[in-house]
Amino acid sequence: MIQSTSGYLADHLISRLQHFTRLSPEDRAILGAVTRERTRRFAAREDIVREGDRPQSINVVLDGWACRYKHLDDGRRQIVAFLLPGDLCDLNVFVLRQMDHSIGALTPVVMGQVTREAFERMAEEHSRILHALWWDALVAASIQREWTVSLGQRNAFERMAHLFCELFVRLRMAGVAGQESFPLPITQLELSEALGLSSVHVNRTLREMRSEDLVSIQNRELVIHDVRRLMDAASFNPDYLHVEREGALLDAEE
Amino acid sequence: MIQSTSGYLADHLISRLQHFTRLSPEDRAILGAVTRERTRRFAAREDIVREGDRPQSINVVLDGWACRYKHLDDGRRQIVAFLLPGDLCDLNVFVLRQMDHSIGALTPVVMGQVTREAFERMAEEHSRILHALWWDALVAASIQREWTVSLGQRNAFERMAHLFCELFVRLRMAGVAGQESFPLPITQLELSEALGLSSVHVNRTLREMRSEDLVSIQNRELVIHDVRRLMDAASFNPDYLHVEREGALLDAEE
DNA sequence: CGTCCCCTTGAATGAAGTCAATACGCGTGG
DNA sequence: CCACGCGTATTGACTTCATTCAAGGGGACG
Repeated sequence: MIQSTSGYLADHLISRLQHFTRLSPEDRAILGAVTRERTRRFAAREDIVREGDRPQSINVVLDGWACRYKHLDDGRRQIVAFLLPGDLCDLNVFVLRQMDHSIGALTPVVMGQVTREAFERMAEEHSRILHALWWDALVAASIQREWTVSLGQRNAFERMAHLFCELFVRLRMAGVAGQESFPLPITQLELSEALGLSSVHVNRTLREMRSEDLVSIQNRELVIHDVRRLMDAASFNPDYLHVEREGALLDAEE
Repeated sequence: MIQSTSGYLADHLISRLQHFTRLSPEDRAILGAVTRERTRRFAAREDIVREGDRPQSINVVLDGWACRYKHLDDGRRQIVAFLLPGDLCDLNVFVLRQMDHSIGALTPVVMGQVTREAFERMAEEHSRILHALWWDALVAASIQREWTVSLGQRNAFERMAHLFCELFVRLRMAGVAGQESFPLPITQLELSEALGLSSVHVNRTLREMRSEDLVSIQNRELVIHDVRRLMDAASFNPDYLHVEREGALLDAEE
């Protein structure tokens, strides 16, 4: 892990939050500054926070993909959440004594680190930002519930289709997806650990989706051949992502 | 649903929170008063909040069991969380425009209703309470992650054993469980909807656990024949429930 | 050029689901 | 008080979805 203060990264967090509320130029400047004041870089597969750690600051994914995961005794691993560019890890971790799960980098990752003090100052002075961050936290909880539904009720095909839809919407909000494709910089094994499937079955399901001309993977990008049919296959209802500003989903990328 | 102001119920919420922090007698009095100021009763199977509703207040389960659930188009249902006596539903729902899931009563339920204003006043004047409520919310999120792990990685047997361990600890915290048993006032179908299994398979798994002399169900109570072996079978690690005060789990019931 | 991942596919196995029939309780009303 | 009916629990037989095992192929990188 390398300390750093450099970098001009597109602000995915701001892009995401604006799908919920309009932020003033000042809000945006402050949020950008606070999240970049202290940044850290991680290599792919490196752990960013480990189960049992005592968290000391709030992390923001400035670039790259990370995940929350838990290991079982015998080595099985479940990825319980993807942390995408602009995602925020736990506003209130300070309350708990120790982490109940780990956070690991899936790709090279740039993390912004916000101290408790900086966060509290910003929260106090800029209620619109705080409100938007609350929205973000509640959406994260909602996503966690939807994953529970997926794992509990959907079969491999529906589950994978649903995840792709979710990633598509979330990455578009972050300003990181194309009109009908998005970067998918993870292995099939990692995908399988998120979907609760074996990697072999992920591979087969992917083949099936390709043969139905729904999606395909081309140099670490997921290409969606027919968004409508993909969403139908997953019975995807984006309400749980709470994109609440009128027309926010259609906004031009910023 | 019947309006009511009556009732002298054991305060499960306070009992739960004290496993995290000590509350002063004044804290306890206030919390008790605020959550009982307005109560509502629901029949078993009645919906308390419905997907799409705009939430207007914070609910506290004063008595009975409820659940969060989501329906799929074709009628499949996933219970994503159990709401047990003393459980609290979403401190910050006001931020979101609409509910992304429903809350339904599993048994007859008494709900306390806390208005936004009452909550904010209490939060402002009693920071220890607020802190404890944050702990509660973060534990709820942690439980949701653990369910994701269960559904993704554990087989039927482990998953059920794990759920029983979780319920046992949570109900003990609420002061509602015995030394080696707890009330389980739900049907096998409802259990199956939480575990992501068919009700037939739940029945078989239950039989298997009975034949191994781990647990049995006797008039709506789950009797644990050997707590240690049950926890082993589930590889149960209670850390994710963040019972953080020293010895809190061993406290006499209040 | 070899090694290490990762992806891909087939064949055999296994866990959980579906279908269907029966049994059990419990409350209601005759 | 008993009979009926309905929801729930139980069990067997069969099916299906997903896993495991195993082997081969491809690309990146030292």
